[in-house]
Amino acid sequence: MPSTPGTSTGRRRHRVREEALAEILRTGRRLLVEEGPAAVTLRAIAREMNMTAPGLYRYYAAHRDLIQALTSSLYDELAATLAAARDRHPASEPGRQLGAACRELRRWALEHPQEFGLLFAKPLTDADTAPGAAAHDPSWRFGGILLELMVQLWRRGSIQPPTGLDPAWTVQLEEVREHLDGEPVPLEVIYVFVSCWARLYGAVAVEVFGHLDFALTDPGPLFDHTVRDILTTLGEPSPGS
Amino acid sequence: MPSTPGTSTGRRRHRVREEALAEILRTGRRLLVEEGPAAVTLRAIAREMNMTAPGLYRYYAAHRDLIQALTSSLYDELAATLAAARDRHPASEPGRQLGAACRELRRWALEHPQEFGLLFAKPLTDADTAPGAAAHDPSWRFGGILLELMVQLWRRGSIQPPTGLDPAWTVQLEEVREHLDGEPVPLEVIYVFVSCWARLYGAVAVEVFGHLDFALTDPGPLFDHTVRDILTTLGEPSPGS
DNA sequence: AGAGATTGCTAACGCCGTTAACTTTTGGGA
DNA sequence: TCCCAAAAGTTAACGGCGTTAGCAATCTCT
Repeated sequence: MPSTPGTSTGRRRHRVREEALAEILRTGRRLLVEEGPAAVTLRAIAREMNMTAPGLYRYYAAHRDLIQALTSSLYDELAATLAAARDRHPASEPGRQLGAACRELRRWALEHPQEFGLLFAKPLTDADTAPGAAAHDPSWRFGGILLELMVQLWRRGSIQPPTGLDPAWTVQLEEVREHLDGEPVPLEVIYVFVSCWARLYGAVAVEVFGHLDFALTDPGPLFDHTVRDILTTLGEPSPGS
Repeated sequence: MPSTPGTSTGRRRHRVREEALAEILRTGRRLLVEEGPAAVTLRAIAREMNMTAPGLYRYYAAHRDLIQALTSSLYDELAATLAAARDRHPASEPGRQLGAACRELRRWALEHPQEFGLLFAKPLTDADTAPGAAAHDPSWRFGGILLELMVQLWRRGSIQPPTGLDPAWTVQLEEVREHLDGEPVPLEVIYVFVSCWARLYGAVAVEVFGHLDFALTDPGPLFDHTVRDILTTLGEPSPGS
């Protein structure tokens, strides 16, 4: 067991350790960006840090854990980026805030395609993301920002909820609702949120993963149209910048 | 150089070789399905076939080529599956045909998530898919089916093309148009096609890649709604089965 | 100063893709 | 029918990978 951090020297050790952890992730990310996901290897990271691969096991129990920590930190960065974009608009205009966050998501994804791929192109990573998915899930820190904005939009907005909601959904939707603060959101509205998230994810992923390359060099206007559509669905009358 | 196929023996040799090629892909796919993409390895395939890894180099020049051949064959299977779904409806009702093809795409993706991931979760594979992308691109055999159906829909339908098309797009859109037979399709209509394809891809990918797990156990109705939306955009008044 | 935890190392194992050099099989022409 | 060249598959080996075991150094606290 490590000594409890608290004394001055103990604290310093702890900080050094955290700096090493940070340098590992920094190096791994650099390899990801410069040479692709296959290059993010224990031996390569150690080499770049003038270490040997087994030494890294003092910080991560396995290669998989290192990658997981990397994705988690990327989710944090993405969440912070989206929050910053959101805060460039007044809280009194959640529509503009959400629009800005959506566009920032696309901008970040295009600027960091490898990172986006690591986060969002995972068919069946493991069963680590159970259907319920705890609020501690790294992706939740990111997704929560969009969800909260949609809630704001609902509070002041004019979302017209769909009718005839499939009863099989209510159980899962209620679980999502529990993660939200404040007054309970109608399940129908949560359904609208999910549908909008699906559309936003698709609009970004189809572009970043190159599935529009065959047709378009600049899908920007197409994305803008999609965002306007989403905002309209959420009751925002006119598009925000 | 191999002997020119034509003699009886020559033809038989050729068929044996093609059977070996097929068995390699069959084995690779089985490994992909059963143990994930990382398990599709030359040595594992050879092991399963009672061979040694270097022997596979008689059939594929490198591991990358084998994977590429696998993805190409999967594109073919997907295209055939979509064509079959399309042909379950009369050609006089392209709306129903397209709806069936869309739903079949989702069905195939959910039934073969590993294969779908191999085909559609590739951020920056290589620059092999140039913006222009030849009609020989394996993905074109698949995408062409949806595109042709959209053209059919336009011929009889009531697509209202958008106005104010970004002039920067026309060059790329014209390239797509050249791949289509028959009378030239207006660029604005092609824009609608691309936008619908983006939405369809997103609706399938967001589900297969597990980015709706946090909320929904059965996103089927959500997907149906999206398909109806797409068909409406393409001028289909009422949803087909 | 000494005990114990922390941090890094070397050596080694089995897996991977890939190459080189070899044997074996096989098909077709003299 | 025999022979030979091409095809198909083998073993051996290289470097890189994740991972483990065991060992040395260093650092912290008493």
